[in-house]
Amino acid sequence: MGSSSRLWRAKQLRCAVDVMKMESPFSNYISNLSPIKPVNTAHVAHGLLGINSPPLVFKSPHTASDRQIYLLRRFQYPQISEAETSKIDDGSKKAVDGLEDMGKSSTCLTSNLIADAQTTDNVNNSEQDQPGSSSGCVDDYLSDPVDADCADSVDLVNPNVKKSDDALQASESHLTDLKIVESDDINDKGTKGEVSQARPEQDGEDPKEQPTSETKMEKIKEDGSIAKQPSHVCPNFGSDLLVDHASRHQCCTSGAQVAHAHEPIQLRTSNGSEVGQLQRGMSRRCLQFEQAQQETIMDGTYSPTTAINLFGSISPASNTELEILDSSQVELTISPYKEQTMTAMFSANISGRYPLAVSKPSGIGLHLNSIVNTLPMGSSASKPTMSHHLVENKISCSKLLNLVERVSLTAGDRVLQAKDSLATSPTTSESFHNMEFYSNLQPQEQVTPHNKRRFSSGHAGNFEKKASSTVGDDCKRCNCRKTKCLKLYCDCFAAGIYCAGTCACQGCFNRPEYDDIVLETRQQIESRNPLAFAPKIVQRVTEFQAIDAEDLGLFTPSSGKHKTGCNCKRSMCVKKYCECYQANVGCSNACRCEGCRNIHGRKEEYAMTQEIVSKRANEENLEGMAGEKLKMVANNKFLHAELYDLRSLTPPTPSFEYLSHGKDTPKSRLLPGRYVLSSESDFSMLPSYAKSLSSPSNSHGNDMLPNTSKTLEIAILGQELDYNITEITGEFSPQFDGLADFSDHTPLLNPSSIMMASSASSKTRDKANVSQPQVYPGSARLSSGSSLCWRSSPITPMTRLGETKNEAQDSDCGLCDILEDDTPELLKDSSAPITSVKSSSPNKKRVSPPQSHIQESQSSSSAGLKSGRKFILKSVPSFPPLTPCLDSKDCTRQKC
DNA sequence: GAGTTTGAAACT
DNA sequence: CAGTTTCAAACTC
Repeated sequence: MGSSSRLWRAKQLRCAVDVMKMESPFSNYISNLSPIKPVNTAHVAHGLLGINSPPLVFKSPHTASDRQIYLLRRFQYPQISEAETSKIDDGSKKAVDGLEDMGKSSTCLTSNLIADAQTTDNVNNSEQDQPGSSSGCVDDYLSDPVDADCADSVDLVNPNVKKSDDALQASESHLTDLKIVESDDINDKGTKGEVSQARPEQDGEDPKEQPTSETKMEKIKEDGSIAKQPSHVCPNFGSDLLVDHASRHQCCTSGAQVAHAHEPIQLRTSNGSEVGQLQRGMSRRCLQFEQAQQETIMDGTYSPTTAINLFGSISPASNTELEILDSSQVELTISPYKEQTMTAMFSANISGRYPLAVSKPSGIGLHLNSIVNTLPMGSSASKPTMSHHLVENKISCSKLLNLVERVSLTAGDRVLQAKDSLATSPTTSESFHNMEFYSNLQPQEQVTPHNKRRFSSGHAGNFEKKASSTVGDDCKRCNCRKTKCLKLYCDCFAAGIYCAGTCACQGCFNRPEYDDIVLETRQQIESRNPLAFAPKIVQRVTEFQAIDAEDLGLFTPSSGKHKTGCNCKRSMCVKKYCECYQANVGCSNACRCEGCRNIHGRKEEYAMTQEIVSKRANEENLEGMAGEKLKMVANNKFLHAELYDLRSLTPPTPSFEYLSHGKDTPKSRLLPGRYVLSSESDFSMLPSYAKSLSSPSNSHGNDMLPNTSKTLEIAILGQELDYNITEITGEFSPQFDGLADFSDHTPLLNPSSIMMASSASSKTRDKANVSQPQVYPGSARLSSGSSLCWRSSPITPMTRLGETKNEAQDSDCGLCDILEDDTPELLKDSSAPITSVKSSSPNKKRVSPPQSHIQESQSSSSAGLKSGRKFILKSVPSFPPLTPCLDSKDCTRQKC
């Protein structure tokens, strides 16, 4: 933020520019691309802005391998591109509305970027010239970049350049991969009919789309022959994988920009050719995304710098910069779509700070709202991963998305992001792990049958369906007949995913061609119920556990909870009709079910557990600590209640969350006692979520467990956590300064991230499977929660967050299920470093909330943060560790 | 695969 | 906010 940071950025930019100039390939490409650049820049700018494209949220899983990837990538990009596009397109994009706030922060960037882009347009290599201006813009966003190598820094010069650079890096490292992907995409697109098929129908069906697309096209044209360029470029991309990365990026970016509207536009332009163009666009996007993903992935392996670059290059060195970024990110987070960007941004930031953290933008955001919470049983857990994987595998992201969505609406995107994040997650190794993990999960997902709906909406469930359906590509998704897939009845829509060819829906409007409609509808739904797309499942952690976990390193099991509860009357909560059951979470007080027999936890049990916990907390408090701490502890109930509220509050949707932040903050702050708890809660939240309920049989035990003191339900929302953290830091420990920073970053943290973490866990016991990275739409939010998540262990998104060390293991399965995916990326990023730190709990229990991660990360070592936590913990009476957690943890570990 | 059941989503 | 209707998934046969 400070001038120094800017100066530094400027220097870096200059260096980068110089490098660019020096580097013939890049410069050449750039110069070649120059025409395109403008567009790209614009897109890039958007992406950088983080504003992102709302549309991203919906991606058709079906589009499947191609599209999914594309979409996923797109999400990442979209964040940027969308922002630009939104600006460019104006109101065309809904995201803008949500993003308005974000837009403020991003605006500067965008404007700057745009300016840069323009300049670039004028001057092919003008990038160099622009450095100054760009630097200015970039600085805002890209403070980070500094860290990046000079070459990387070049990216900073132009957002476009950055992207390109990232792409370059990624491509360099993974050129082959990219090529392959591109080729695949192309082939798929070319051969595939899903998109084309759907389109024709859609075209006929929806008049709206055309107009919108047309408008978009016009807008684009106005901007400058962008449309043309993209097409040119794209083709090149498609055919020429070898094309410079930069060019690719640009193309991609341009394509991505267009993407929102683009695809539709192209289609409209000319059916046959349009489709191809769209496909190209998709491919482009895919490429971009892929690149991004690769980059993200690579980031870990290759260099943090790339990640940094992607994000706008966050320099670890400059905290101030990071902060800025965070703020920007926060803004970005507002829009669900932006989540991806946000996550990316965040991750970047984190990565910047922490070498380990991978920047990656997660493409998939887990909107999820849906995220998956759960993952339940078996399959569900894997969903999140699926999203990523799915994309690749064709498995529909829907489930993941759904889960994510519910968590964060833009699940689709988020999911993708989550994947990305997962992939990228903290360390390269992690990223790889994630990759593997995903790959592993994919199969699982495929295996997983369907849990569809409920969950999906809820999170995992949807994914499961999709995934299951997709299995093999066959993911069945929705079968909507009357709703046109524009209502929450539609799992795909609910998950923020586009319907794919696998869907049996009739008159489907939930397709890329109808982005406008989809977004509009989405907005309408959200206007009625902001949390409509939020993840339905929230983690709940036992205070006791949390506390212990921190102190002891133990982990308490956390459980997922259905935010609104079920209303089962005949299914006894033992069938998938029950969303709780479907999500592999136990019923809670929020449920109005009759004759509950939920194997994951009965409603009655839940209540009892809470009581017990609260009692214990009180007792311990009395015994142990005095003064405020005691009070705080005593307030465990408070905490619970609050947390609960928070949870409820936490919106899945990014935008939502973001909004909620403001709302939440007060609440979180409300609890003084919370702080202590909150800190714990934060930790616990992430981890706990994962599991508590997750284990079916155990879940009960977990909740009920003697250990379980209180089950704090943690809202997935990272915000809450963040706030809590911040407060804590402020009050309790100076050490928390880091936390404070973190808190600043917190916005990044997403509940989703938490979700992610949690998701991982459940399976072991349950059937679940495991690791499902849940992607939540919210992930994009990057709220503190996400940050936490980052810290969390990479393995499972969910676990990562909370688990990182102990947590991951502990709650994992359950948590994983519950958790959302999106955040995972971010979390991963952040978490990676942290995670290493966190592995504190021997038992695996842990749960340290994200905070710990944060602390660690900040302090680089756990010391600072830990101390902070310890502080809190001390204040709070330590509760006996919950054994159940251990089991779960173990399970999770194994699974993980 | 058709029909029924179920509970969430949507509507009033 | 409560009650009713609509909807699509889950389930059964």
